[in-house]
Amino acid sequence: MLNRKKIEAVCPVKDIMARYGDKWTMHSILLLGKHGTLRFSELKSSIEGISQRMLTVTLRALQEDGLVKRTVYAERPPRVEYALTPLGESLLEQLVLLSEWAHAHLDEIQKARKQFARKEKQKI
Amino acid sequence: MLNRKKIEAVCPVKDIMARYGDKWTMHSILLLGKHGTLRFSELKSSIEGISQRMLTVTLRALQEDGLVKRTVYAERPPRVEYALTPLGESLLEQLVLLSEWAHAHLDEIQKARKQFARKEKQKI
DNA sequence: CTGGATCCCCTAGGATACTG
DNA sequence: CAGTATCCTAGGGGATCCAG
Repeated sequence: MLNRKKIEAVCPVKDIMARYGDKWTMHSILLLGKHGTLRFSELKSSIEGISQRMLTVTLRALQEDGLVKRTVYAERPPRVEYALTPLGESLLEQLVLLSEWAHAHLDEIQKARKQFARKEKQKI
Repeated sequence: MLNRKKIEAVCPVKDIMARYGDKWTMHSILLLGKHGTLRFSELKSSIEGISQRMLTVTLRALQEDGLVKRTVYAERPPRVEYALTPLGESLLEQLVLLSEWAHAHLDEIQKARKQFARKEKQKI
């Protein structure tokens, strides 16, 4: 059993998950972590299915929280680059851990799903 | 800089976050982790604002993935108890880590938000 | 190229009423 | 008590057009 005291103070996770657990934020952080620096258009084409608007919204939120740094170059046509800040990288590390958990237990989860499906079928 | 190779294989996080990062799943896992075993009605009253329907849906998804165990007692009135499985507890451990990250960087994030707000104000 | 502004649809999820 | 079934609304997010 896990240390109970630690769980007491766990409430901020909810905020974190609510803030970064949406449809696109993950993709963005992971991509930026992987490539270091990316332009708006590079992100847009890398994140399959994202709309212009949502990429803007997502990046703005990350920038607002200080997880992503936005750099504008005064050129024609304009160039804007995004990169993780140290703070963003530290979150990325946690996400990698979470990802390792996912990898380690993916099979187990899928097996559970199949078994659950079988049980449901029996009932009917 | 973070180890790039690890990030390559990070995709499952997106699924995990998409699956467990919704409005109520966190609350449920954390509560079950904290109390060990809870009845449906206990969960409902503990998770402020959750509707009957969403608690059912949430618990069913967790049960389906093998993160939560559902036990029905043949009594009148009926009693149903929920508890984390070992798999569920292992996810909880990751969430606790994530929570510790949140705690550690909450101030930093809020400071970044305020600074961002000031900059926006200047523009206008 | 990078985004801001608008319109609009779709679905997550709340409220309510009903069963075992 | 522990759900299921229906109905219905708010807002997330897509499509499109415009601007610097």
